Amino acid sequence: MAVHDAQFVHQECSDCPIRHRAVCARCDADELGKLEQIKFYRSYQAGQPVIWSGDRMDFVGSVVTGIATLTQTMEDGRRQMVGLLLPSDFVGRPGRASAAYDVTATTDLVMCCFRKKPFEEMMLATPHIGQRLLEMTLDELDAAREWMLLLGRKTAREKIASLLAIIARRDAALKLRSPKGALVFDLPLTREEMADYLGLTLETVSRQVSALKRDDVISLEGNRHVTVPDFDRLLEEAGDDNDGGYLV
Amino acid sequence: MAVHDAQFVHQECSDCPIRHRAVCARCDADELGKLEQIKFYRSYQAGQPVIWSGDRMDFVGSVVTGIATLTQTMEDGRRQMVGLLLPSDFVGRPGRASAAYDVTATTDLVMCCFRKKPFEEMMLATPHIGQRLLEMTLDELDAAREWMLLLGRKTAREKIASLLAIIARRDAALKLRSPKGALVFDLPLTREEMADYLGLTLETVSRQVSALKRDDVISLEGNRHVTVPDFDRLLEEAGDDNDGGYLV
DNA sequence: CGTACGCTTGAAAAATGTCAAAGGACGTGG
DNA sequence: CCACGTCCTTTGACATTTTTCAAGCGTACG
Repeated sequence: MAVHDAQFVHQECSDCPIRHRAVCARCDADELGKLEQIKFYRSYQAGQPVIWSGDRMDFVGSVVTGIATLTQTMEDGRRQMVGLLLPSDFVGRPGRASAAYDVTATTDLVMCCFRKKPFEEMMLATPHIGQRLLEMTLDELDAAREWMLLLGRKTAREKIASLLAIIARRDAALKLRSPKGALVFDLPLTREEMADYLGLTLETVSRQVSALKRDDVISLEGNRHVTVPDFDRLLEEAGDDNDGGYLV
Repeated sequence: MAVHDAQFVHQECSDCPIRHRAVCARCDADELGKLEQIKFYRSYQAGQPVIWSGDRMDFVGSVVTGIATLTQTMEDGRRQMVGLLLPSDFVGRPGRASAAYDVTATTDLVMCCFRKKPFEEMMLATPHIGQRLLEMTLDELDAAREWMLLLGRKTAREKIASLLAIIARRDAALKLRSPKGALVFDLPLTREEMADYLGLTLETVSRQVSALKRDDVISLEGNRHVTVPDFDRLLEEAGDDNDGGYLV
């Protein structure tokens, strides 16, 4: 299978699906033109690594399509996912030489990349980029803190429900609907990846998914295809007080 | 006791103890002068709230001296600390009307504040501020992700050792020493606050502190004064592979 | 057809939480 | 200076949750 996805090899920024959410969102036509000159696309197959923690990182970029994960691993192999990267999310840190986390494509993935040096120079010359990146980073920080509450204080059942709610919400946003009433979506993660995200074992994830199914909070067709008959019920199970939460 | 600490009511920026680490770190003399015109100091006694989640927030600012915490609370009272704010750390989010977390002074606290509106205007006019804030926010995001690993995957004992290591490291940095060999410091948190930070109960915290004491990883004088005879041993107990970690 | 992979389920073990009691430090007022 | 009360902490016994280890199921794919 080709590493390059022809559809994106010469994408125009103006037609880009993440034009208004990514790090370039605030750029005007002129600024976009400059970005266009230094950008390039990379594609990864599902399961492939994008970068390993500690590796030199000479590019930064945005997820255009697909999903990637950010994970940390301890010496003895314990793993914790610390980020789920969706279209428009930014990868890499300007000013840092090497990657701090493992980045892996969990679905087929297309990234819009910039070599780090030119991008950093453009950041200094183009405040709109830094402003947008700040905004996105603050959003990610909020999401990380929301996740800290989940990891530190929620029960296994609440964790599963929370993850399903986040995925459902994002999926609804992608379809430009508000998450109300009945929802149907596909899980982008295996049970093991869910476990790594939630700080659980895959067995506990499996058991709690079964329990939510038994209690009619969700129903499943196959292992990935989820139906949520009542989104509010799911939110109750998640233990979230504010339903207008942050996206990941 | 007076709410205002006279020492800081009319501090010159050039003499400020956090001048080179706070959000103003990159500002030149001219920019600093403008900031100086819109700043004001606020003091809080230990235990006082700085702001409640959901409250309107009409200022942002930096911790000058003392320690504050950021916490989230669930409807049923479960609490998770999501940030420990040390001198130079920034509080508040430009562009957001209300606070997302409870902020509490755990020690006597002095903050250097700016009304939100003028600060936001200055951010647009003064790239150095936004640049520094981006850098600080990226650091916080890294710290949050490090904490996600702790919350999701570490044992109670490792959690305690990690927290002690972080505090020891910060304390050493404050005294301009590198954390090596034997260290002595004071815990700025109660057992309950430690529990809220670590996603544990206060009883488990107490038991694990006792266990580390029994195993000579630390020794205590009173409940707060800690001696670490061997910092590397503490790091082993923390399960950290990389000892050159991030500060909180 | 068989193998591999992801998933589910059960039983037992381990870690952590809950409830309860009591010890110790510290500040206040007598 | 002492007595008292409050708050923080420790410890024990027991309950609960989650993990660990093990076995088996189902589907996709060679």
